[in-house]
Amino acid sequence: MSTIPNKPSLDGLEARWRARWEADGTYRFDRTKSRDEVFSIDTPPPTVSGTLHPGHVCSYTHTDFIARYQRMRGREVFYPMGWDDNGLNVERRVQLLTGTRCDPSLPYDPDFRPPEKVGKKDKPIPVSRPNFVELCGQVVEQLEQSYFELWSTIGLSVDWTQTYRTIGPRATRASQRSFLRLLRRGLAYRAESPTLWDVDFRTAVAQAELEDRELPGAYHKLLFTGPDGDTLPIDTTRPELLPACVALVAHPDDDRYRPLFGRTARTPLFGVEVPIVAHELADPEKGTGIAMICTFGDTTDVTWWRELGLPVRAIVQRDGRLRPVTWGSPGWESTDPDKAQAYYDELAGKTVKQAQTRIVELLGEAGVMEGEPRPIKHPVKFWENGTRPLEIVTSHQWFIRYPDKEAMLTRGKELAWWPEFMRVRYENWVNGLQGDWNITRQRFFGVPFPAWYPIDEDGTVDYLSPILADEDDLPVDPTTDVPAGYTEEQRNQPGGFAADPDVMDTWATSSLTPQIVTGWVDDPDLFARTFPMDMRPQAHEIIRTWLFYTIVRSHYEHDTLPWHNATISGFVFDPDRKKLSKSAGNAPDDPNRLIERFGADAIRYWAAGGRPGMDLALDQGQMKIGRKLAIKLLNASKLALGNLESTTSGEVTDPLDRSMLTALAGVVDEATAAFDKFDYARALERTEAFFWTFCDNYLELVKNRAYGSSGEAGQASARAALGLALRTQLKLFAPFLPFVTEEVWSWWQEGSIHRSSWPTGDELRSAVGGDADRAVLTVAGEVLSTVRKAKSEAKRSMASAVDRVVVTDTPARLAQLAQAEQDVRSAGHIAELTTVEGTSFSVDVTLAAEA
RNA sequence: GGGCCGUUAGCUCAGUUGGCUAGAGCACCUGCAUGACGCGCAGGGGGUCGGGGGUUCGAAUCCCUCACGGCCCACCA
Repeated sequence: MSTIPNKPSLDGLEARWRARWEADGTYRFDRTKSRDEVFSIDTPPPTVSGTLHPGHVCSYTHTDFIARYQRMRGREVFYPMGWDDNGLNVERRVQLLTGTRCDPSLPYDPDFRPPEKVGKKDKPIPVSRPNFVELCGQVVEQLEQSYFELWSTIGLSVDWTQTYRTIGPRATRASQRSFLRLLRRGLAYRAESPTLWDVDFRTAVAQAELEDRELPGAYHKLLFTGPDGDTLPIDTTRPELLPACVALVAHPDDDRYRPLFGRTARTPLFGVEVPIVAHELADPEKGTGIAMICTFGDTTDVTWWRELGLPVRAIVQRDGRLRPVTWGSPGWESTDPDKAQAYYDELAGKTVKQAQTRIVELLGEAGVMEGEPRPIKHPVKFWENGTRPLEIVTSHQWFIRYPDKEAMLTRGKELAWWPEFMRVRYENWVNGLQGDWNITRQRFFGVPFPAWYPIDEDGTVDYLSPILADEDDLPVDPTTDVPAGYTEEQRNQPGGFAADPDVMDTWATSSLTPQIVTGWVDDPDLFARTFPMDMRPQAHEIIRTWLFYTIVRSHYEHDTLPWHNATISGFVFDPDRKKLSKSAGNAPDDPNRLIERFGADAIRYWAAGGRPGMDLALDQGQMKIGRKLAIKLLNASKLALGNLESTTSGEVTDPLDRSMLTALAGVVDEATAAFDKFDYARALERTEAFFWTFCDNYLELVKNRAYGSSGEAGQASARAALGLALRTQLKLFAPFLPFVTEEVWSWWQEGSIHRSSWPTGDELRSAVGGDADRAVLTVAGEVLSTVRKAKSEAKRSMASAVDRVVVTDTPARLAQLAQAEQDVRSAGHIAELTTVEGTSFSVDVTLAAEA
């Protein structure tokens, strides 16, 4: 307990209380509690590659509202925090910050230090993979620290002893273990297959990370030679892929082409005989109604290739350039191999873009292109972080099979979604799934696959016969660890072994966050107390990735949902209704600056206005209101506790006091019901509305009686009611305004308010001996209000005297008024209050003559 | 092209299963030194509830339709 300051202030509350909570272990998880006493949260690990902006603050705060509520409800909250340091974004950030670039062919240099300053135009310094991974670790640690500072200042009640990295040893162990188990069950496999490929980052990309961008392109009308020697025009936007053409396709019902199905056509320039086939994905309306299938121009090509059993004639390599080809060799048959070779030599080694320019010239010169290219705009697939269109290359990749759609849809129905309509996004995604989940990334900084490949005596690596690590040896790094039965000397030698060079896709690891945080296999005791988890908070745009994949993994590993509830947050928009940019940096909306200016509680108040799943405008006006609310709490508390000496013991007997507490009991019930449905916004709204009328009406009405103006009995009742009301309201506000409520709590109560029990309506009702008449306070407030209006219109002070007030109303309401008459007269400075029975409410006010 | 969400005062938003005269805060205007707070208090003006149809005694609320904004998904010829 501490004394009440003369002039209470919000300044410094964040620093003081976050240090105190840390020292006292206020939010430390007590792992002796059983599963039914625990509320466990699968916190989204923020990616440390960027900057935190108000959108992050908003959604993480939403989770904290729930965590604090559940803690006060008596649940032991398991609330960890992870750092997502996995993935290409971190790699890119590290490249920029350190001015380096990973070159896996280089040896480790233990003395390497990155340059002090990195200019934008400096050439990146090539470093070895171990060096680069080291740098990633250092950069990530700095970023984690700045994230921790912000989360702590904004008041997240995270247990900071429960942190993890998505690329740390625990996460690596869990990811590799799950991978090995899936492999053993045939649910994961290795295959060579067409893969979406980013040529700049030289890595495979999963379906979930694609985005369409509208790009200018052009139709080129290529003249094929039909089966009977006639001309067969084909429209294409990718003429450079002509050498990779393996078939022509038209719709089965298209009468124009039906006679040609089963026969062959000859490609221009290269003279390749390709079959003419039918498939219903061919659109008679597009181009000439017959399309060329290339390996591979787009995902439709992949579908056609797979479903029609076509051969592969791949020409685009991983660097985005056309590879050398020997025409006339198997698979590259031509009616005129020398001519084909001559043309192709003009293209080999060029990028697809350069090759396109050149082949258009060649086609024109040969007279096998009709007219000029016709410009169009069309959507092109990009990796969401990439800068050039994706290509499709064939390569060796690890895949996880998707469970069947029905099973996934059933899981989606078992899960409680907040808000409910977000389930539809999940269902849309499940229904649109294609192929399997490629979990391979050709990068350096990530979770490696626990696998090696045998090298035969000729030095050929057998990429389809992996040597797998033993589960007990995890985590392993195949580039430094050696498989059983081999020695380090045999690495990359004929008859030896080669390490799997790739790392897992980010989602392959982060889809295991529930297993990682709850100690799956590694800590069975913790696991039993926390899994399946209670709540997964996350953003809606990663339903198709994080949420979906996490369900897949848990479905496979545990045959259960990973959590019972998914709470989906909306976006934060800037005042112009545009989505916040990710690179907020030192912008005016930098969260740290907002906290300095308004206080953490005020920022949290603003965030609470974003209802579950709804978008929220970044609005400093709301932050200002939050700040006012926090200040009001300080001042009202100072009045109730300091001046009026309220207490939580003693009997509440006065009808006005009982009326107020009964109304508050209703608010408690509503707030509790709202919180149980994860609707923190409604809980705050009800609490706040009550609090302001409590200040404006009840406090004014009761003030003089509490000072002792009408005797000891009335004073005792007032003090007890004030104490109960204050304690209850502080608790209702505590999840939202943890700093100011804790401050006030410390003036008169022991312990932390955040470990106190959530109030119930029943405890208030029993304190006033059952339900009292709420209308006593309402009627008294209305009469007081009309008196104020009269004073205001007469431009008098609220303290000015009133000679007489005549209230006309129904007998019932007059009876209610009578129970608070003393308080109404005292608050309004009314000399004489008389009543007249009538049918409707009216008040006649006679102000005293001006002095 | 399909789906989801939204559209209520100048701004940000409430408005539970249809029901008294549609609410709050901010902003604006007019006042007020009152034994907590001037970062306060009291009062005031301001809305054809996106448009159009329908159901109903009664619709911001239910149904249909259109428009606009945002998001998600979709086979790039």
